[in-house]
Amino acid sequence: MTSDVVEAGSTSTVASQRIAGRLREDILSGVLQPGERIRQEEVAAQFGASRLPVREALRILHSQGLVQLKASSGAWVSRLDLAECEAIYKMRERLEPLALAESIPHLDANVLGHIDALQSEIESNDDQDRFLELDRELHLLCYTGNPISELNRMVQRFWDTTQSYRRAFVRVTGPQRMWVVNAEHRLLIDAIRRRDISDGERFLTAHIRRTRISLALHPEVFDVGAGR
Amino acid sequence: MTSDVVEAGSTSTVASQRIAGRLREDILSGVLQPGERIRQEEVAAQFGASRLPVREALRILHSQGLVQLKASSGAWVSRLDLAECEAIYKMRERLEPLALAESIPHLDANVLGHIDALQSEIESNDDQDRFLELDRELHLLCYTGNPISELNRMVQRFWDTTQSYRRAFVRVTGPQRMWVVNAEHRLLIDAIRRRDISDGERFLTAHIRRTRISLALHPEVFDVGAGR
DNA sequence: TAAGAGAAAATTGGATCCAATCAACATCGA
DNA sequence: TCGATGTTGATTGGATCCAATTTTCTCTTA
Repeated sequence: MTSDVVEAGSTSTVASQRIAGRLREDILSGVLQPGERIRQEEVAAQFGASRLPVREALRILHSQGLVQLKASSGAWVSRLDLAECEAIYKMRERLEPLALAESIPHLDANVLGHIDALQSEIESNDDQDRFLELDRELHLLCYTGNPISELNRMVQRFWDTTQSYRRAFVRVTGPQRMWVVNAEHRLLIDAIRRRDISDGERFLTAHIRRTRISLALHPEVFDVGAGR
Repeated sequence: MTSDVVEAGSTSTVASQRIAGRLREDILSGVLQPGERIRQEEVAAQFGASRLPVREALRILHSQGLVQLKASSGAWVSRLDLAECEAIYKMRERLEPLALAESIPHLDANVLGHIDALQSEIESNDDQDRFLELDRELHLLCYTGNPISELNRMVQRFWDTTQSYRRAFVRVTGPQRMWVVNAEHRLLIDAIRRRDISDGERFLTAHIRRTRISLALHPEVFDVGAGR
């Protein structure tokens, strides 16, 4: 399964990868909610396949942290409590600056332009779901120059597993204090343009850390959607 | 698969986990070498099971980074080149200090004593394979207080995937400059005893970083064992 | 009414068989 | 002699069936 990273997964010729890709989209888009049970047979019927590729798809998703498996029992969309989510943010605070540092020397003018465009759209945007997409795209775009593919996978995994909760968070907070996000983004982008790795790391760490602290002010985001 | 972390794997009642656990041991101990191909049928015969649990075991190992899968083609014990190994060390430099910081407040006298004992044994030891075991145990023991299980899994994964190359490295270098390792360990342990998180992080980062740089002086460690 | 034990239904784990794909080898041609 | 191409063998991916476990529902009892 080298390729389940290369090609998004949804178009793969291998059934298990295709199924994993589609389930992943459903989880990230919120169609499947955290805590929701995933029954092999249901998914198999939905895709017109047997349960076998579904089982492998569930393992793929488990390895991406999107699904929890319990032996001889079943699969559930991964849930996080506040402590687990804060832990992920703490890991992001350590790893994403490295991804940025490794990326900055390889970013070309094209990407830099794209990053600017995204930030401009964030500033003029007022749809919450759209913000979620744009913010994710902006951050991940900053790391596209990073040649350490393993690191990129880990970062993407962090974003994937927290996606539902970021969505819930922006719905709770609304557009308040967006100026802080924009200021942090602008400082980060400027550091990247100047190829200033130290400043880049600093602003990025601060941005993630502040978000983690804001998140902890809204524990209701983690109130149940379905039984564990 | 919650349990493949809880119980080591080798004693699990679920065949796929049991097989994965045994294969993992074989990889870590060097019975299976990096680059070596793993044929489903061979493993199935070896364990008296069908190929199905072997397939799932391979997926488990893949998610732990110990095995590379190629669609409709096969499985190989993961190989690293120097650049990939250096990348893992760079990630360790960022993440393990966090694991240490989260661990230090929860370490009790028992663990501290065990850590000291391990370091003493390292200093009086002169067997290379034994050093490998002791060093690994010492470092991982420093993180046992860390409540972020996801982080512990990532750290263990780093150690697992680089194990073969650490073995090759100590065989190449021999016991030279062991005093540096011992000094770093002693400073790290002292910081932990003082519950000094800043110093602990600092010495740990330096230790990993210096090892990474030493490693890069011996690229021959990564010369082939089997075709990719 | 709530809690616990037991039985039935639902769901997962594993074995066997078949199809599709890949890799290596041999053959052919330049 | 080297490279390209076709064919055959080996190996993986998927479907179906069966066994084992878990979950859930019901019935009993405090």
